[in-house]
This record gives sequence, structure tokens and C-alpha cells, in this order.
Amino acid sequence: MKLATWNVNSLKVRLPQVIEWLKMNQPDILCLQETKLTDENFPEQEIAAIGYHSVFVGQKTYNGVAIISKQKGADVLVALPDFLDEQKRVVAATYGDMRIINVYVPNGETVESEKYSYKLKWLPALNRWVKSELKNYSKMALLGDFNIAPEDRDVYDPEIWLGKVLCTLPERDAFNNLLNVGLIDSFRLFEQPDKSYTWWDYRMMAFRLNRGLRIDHILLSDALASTCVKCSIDKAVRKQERPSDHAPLVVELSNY
DNA sequence: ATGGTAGAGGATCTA
Repeated sequence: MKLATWNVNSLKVRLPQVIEWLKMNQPDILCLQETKLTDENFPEQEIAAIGYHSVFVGQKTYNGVAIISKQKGADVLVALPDFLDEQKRVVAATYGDMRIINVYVPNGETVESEKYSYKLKWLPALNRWVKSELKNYSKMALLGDFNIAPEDRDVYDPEIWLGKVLCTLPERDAFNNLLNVGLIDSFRLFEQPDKSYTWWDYRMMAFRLNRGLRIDHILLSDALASTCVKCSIDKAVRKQERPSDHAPLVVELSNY
């Protein structure tokens, strides 16, 4: 069983790459963020044509999330249950006995920004919901673009990023609070290459210089973490023509 | 020189 997450930065632009990636990698689950599509424009037929189901929620221009899966999803949810939010950032569904939660956490812009305080309110709401979901599902995965680099080793230059959005202490505390409710950062279950990142700014030749951050994550409940045999970043995707600024992150689970 | 690039949409906003 293979689960993956990928911020595609416009599914309209990236659809050929997504189709190609699905054919090549055959994941059971692919979580997408920043689809930037309203639901009527979601390319459900193109994805169905290669044997995949979709659940999605989106809006014009910004945000938007989707779960692409081999199996049809059940108990679909498209928003945080106790947080009023016009922005489409959450989709969850159940596949067999596995609960999949896909999130596009607010970016926050700068610490002075109202978007930052929105982010710091959004994260506890996610935490409350994840906590309640864990009571119902022992096999749970929380995947997505968290817009948080958990530790300094997840940042190409921690000095430059000290106190900046994606790296501030309140954001890192919020991330650790997700681990504290019973989730495990699958990436750190294994030895990984130094300077492993999932996002590189389009500007300043950041990718070529490997100036990146690890802000996309796959968090697993104990029952899933104990079956996890691999977690890796598909960096080759970021080298393609007209890429997303994020690379896919993939986990493999055994016993399925 | 507060820069640079990408996406959406059609002037800026977001990242």
C-alpha cells in the first residue's frame, strides 16, 4: 500500500504531470493541495479514465484539496467540523478501515499578518478534530502541505529562517501538538539523506541550489506507523518542465 | 535597487 501527498499549485496546469505520476507510481492514495479549481471544473473524468476515484473540494483561484484513490472513499468530509472557514483546505475519506485526512494548512504570510493569526487558530481546530478522529479510527493518516518546517534540520538555512513564517516556535509547537495526540512523522522513522526538502521557492534558483524546506508531511497513527517500511521525497518531479514548487512525498505500508 | 518566479485572471493577490 502506497500513500502520497503533493501540492500541485494548480491542478489545471499540472494535470498531465499528475496523470503521468499516477500511471508510473500506482499509489493507492494521492492527496493533492492547491488544486485552485471549483468543483465543477475538477477533472474527475480524466482521472477516472486511468482507474482512479476522486473526492475533492475547491474554490476559484486559491486553495482546494483532493484525494485520488484506487478504492472508492466513504464518509467524505470537506471541512473542519468546529471551525468556520470559507477557504477549502480539508478533505477526508475512509478507505477500507483506513481514515485519510488531507490538509492544506494556511501559509501565514508573515508573523505580523492576519493570515498568521488565522493559521495559529486553524491548527488547534485541526488538532481537536484529529484527536476525535483517532478515537474512531486506529488506522489514520494525516497528509498534506503543513506549511511548517518542524525542526532546523528541515530548513536549508535556519539562520535566515529564524523567526520567519514556516519556522516560528508557535507553528512548531502546533506541529508537535499533532504528534502529541498520537501521530508519528513517517519521514523520521527512517534514515534520510541530509538536506531533504519538499518545497523550493520558484525564485532565486532555489531548487538548483537546494535552498528548500521540508513542509509537506505524512503523519501516521501507531497502527499504521508500525507497518510503514519507507518514506521518501520524489525530488525528480521538481526537475520536470514547468513543475510545481513542491515535490511529492510517498510512504509505503506493508501488511496490506 | 526591499529585488526574484509562478498561477489565476485580467489589477493585484497569494505563495
